[in-house]
Amino acid sequence: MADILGSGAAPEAAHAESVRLLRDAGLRATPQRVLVLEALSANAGHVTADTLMRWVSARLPGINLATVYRTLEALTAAGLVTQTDLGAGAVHYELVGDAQHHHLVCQQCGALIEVPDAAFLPLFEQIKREFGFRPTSTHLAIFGVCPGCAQHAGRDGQR
Amino acid sequence: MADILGSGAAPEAAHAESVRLLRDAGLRATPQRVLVLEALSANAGHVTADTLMRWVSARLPGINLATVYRTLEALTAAGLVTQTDLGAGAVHYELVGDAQHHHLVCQQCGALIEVPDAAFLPLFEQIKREFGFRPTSTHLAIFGVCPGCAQHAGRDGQR
DNA sequence: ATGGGTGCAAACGATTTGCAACACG
DNA sequence: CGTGTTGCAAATCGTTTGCACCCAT
Repeated sequence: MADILGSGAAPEAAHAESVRLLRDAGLRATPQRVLVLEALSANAGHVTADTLMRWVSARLPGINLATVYRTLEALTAAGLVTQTDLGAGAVHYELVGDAQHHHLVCQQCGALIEVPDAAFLPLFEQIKREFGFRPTSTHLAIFGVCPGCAQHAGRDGQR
Repeated sequence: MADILGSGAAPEAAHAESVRLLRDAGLRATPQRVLVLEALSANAGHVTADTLMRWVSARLPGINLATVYRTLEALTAAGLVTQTDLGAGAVHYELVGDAQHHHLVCQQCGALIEVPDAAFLPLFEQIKREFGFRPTSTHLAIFGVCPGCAQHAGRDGQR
């Protein structure tokens, strides 16, 4: 599984790595795409198109939002990126290659907790057995109340 | 759990029941709201605002989409309705009171399979234990490939 | 009668698309 | 060079909101 974009590696390395990833995926390694890829590896976890746009825009001022979306689409098609709709208006994008995990979303404070995929395997197995349905969800979101908010129950803790 | 809106009952009964539900929730029983409620009970399962709009609009031509949305919001706040974002652009609404269940969404043909909540309990328990996180998700969507599409794998079966 | 509810129209935010200019390979 | 990409601007789509009028209570 090795960290695809060398999460810890130096920026230049990430750059070269990005170029290779794009080429391997049969995509042209344009500066825009490389940057989006780097942005994804920099903001590991989950990012909205808007956040990516800002990150990338900071180092390539001319870039257009539409390009970011088109790149994310291409990367998703190439299997390099996954999209997750956490139900909060904006889709979250994430690099594939990081350990599979799902999310617990706190409805009070918006906190995100990651749950390793392993916890879901039994359920997925059962679903496969009982319904013949093969889950491909790389990201699942479960809404609820996080430990923190559970304590100060009535507290206002909005996002 | 008794069928709140008497799923099998006659329309008039559903009507009276709807009025009572609204009043009990401290809401005015306007014809619009009653109809939205009836629409929800008629199209048991999950409906988009647009679908509801059409159903209601057929019997109360003047009604406005904004009203449907506002009603759904009020009903949700009152705990009578749940909203689920299946990640397909439009949110799905459903009456609370029907048996809890989650959804398997086929990415190929868009088919929806319902999974009883029971299947998720072990997972939810584990999450509560390990993360102290209390899931409140009434609806979870798991994407994947349904049995049908799994067979004619390459088939075009788009939505 | 009176305040919550409605219709209408315009605003919104995320995402998509048509098209001409452009640059990677 | 030629095709895949980009930037720009306008279009979409689901949903929300401001406001004046109206009806359920």
